Amino acid sequence: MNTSIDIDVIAKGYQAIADPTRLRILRVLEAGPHCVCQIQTELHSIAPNLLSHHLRVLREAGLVRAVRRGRWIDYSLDNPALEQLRAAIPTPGSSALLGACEVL
Amino acid sequence: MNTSIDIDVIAKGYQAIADPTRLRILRVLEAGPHCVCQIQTELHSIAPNLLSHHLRVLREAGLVRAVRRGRWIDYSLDNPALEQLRAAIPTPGSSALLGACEVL
DNA sequence: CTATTGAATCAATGATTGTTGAAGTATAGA
DNA sequence: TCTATACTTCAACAATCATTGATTCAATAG
Repeated sequence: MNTSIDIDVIAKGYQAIADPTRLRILRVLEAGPHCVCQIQTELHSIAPNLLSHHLRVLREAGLVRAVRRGRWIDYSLDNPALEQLRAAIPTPGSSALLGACEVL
Repeated sequence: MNTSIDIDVIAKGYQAIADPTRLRILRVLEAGPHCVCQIQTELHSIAPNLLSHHLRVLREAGLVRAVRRGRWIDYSLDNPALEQLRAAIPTPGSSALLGACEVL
């Protein structure tokens, strides 16, 4: 269930959201799809190429989707991927190894 | 509520769990407190100093707590901190700016 | 006190990553 | 076609990070 491959993918996901700029991008997208220029406006003067870089990181981690609409490209959240990240954050008692450990 | 300082702290938290080794450590701790040598056994031959380094990262991010017990040091999860990270993962509709945006 | 065990720290390395500036692609309008 | 707009990609730099080996610290046992 919790394979090693799983862990690598999940870690990549956390790495993608482990950046203030990218977190701000995601929070903008919480309100719905936005094109890049709208995101840029919300982020208050970030360089277009830098924004594009961060969007690519989020895209390659599968956390956002991009759809071209004329001259613009709309970005939106990928809920299943984000939900998976939320579910993968460790919680006491959620282990699959319960009963096999002697702590003390 | 969602200040810039907030975002930096949250980002640090995600950065701490954005590593396969540290995710494995946290999953070991899901079953309850473990001393470093127990964690080392579970992680299958990780260098002690490297393990110590990763534990420090988790400790400084506030995700785990360390308590000395004789010669051993027990590590355990810090639930509130992890819960905060879980709650901070973006979800559509959770924005505080609803109603102010025109998308499309 | 000395030796041993459990764990942290220090210094140095190679690899990633965030950021920047310049150049490149794609769509739309004149 | 020519120009402007909306984004992306490329190349290069500085900063950060994971890993390693050696040293150091803390607590117990003899």
